[in-house]
Amino acid sequence: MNIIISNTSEKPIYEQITTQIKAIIMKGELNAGDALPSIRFLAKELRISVITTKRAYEELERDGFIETVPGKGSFVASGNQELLREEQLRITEGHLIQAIESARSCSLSLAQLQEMLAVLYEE
Amino acid sequence: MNIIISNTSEKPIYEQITTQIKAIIMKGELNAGDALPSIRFLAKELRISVITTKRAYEELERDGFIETVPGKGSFVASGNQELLREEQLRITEGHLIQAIESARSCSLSLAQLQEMLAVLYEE
DNA sequence: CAACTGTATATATATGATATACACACTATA
DNA sequence: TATAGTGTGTATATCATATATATACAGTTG
Repeated sequence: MNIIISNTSEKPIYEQITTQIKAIIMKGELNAGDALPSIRFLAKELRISVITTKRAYEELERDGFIETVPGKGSFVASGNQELLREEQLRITEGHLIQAIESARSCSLSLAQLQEMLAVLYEE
Repeated sequence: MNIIISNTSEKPIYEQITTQIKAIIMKGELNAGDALPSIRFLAKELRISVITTKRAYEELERDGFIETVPGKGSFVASGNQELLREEQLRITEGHLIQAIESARSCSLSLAQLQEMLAVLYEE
């Protein structure tokens, strides 16, 4: 688990954690049944409060991506890679839509947008 | 001035206002020296507090897009269309970068991203 | 003065993050 | 086998910040 917290990010810490854990599960680095780091361990490592890591895990559990047992720990739930991928596709679409709306404000054509996308993708 | 407030939006009201006013200036619907609606008028029209419209105008003034005179009103500053366009380009870039990061998480190729972009652009 | 303009103060609500004290589960060892 | 120790997650009370507000104040103009 190599989670990185950015304090300059506009996104809340707990959301940065859930996003990165979802990505790790999606990549197959963690499989169904695998243990996640304990909320205390993760909190110490990231130098944040236990309550913040707990909140991240709560959201992951609420959405069915992990299961957590008091006194034991938290574990990856089964059969969610497809769900995660679909969610990620929707998120990607959302960003593209925002880019398109923003592009329309300054009269960028589809071709110009495509060009920007290609350039940025290489970096 | 045809400003629309969405209560379901995650963006704060004052930001929705600044964004839309910037778009209006960029499109040339308002030119340097033109008067903006008074914060009171706009507040009544949008059924929100004067303080919220004031905050929006404060930000626009801080960034040099409008000038406001107590007792008189607020007016479009001069020579900002280029600045606004550059800002908008940066914002568009930001959204594209987010889309790319999100796409990488679920292993989408550049071609697949381009395809999504094209489809979404037509809608 | 009247009717318009923007301004300042004090306040309510929601969200993100925290410290600290609590309760449950395993396990080593007396 | 009992139990202390160290691991796990949980609950309460609290703080800081951001968004939005009502209401009272002050300047400008005809």
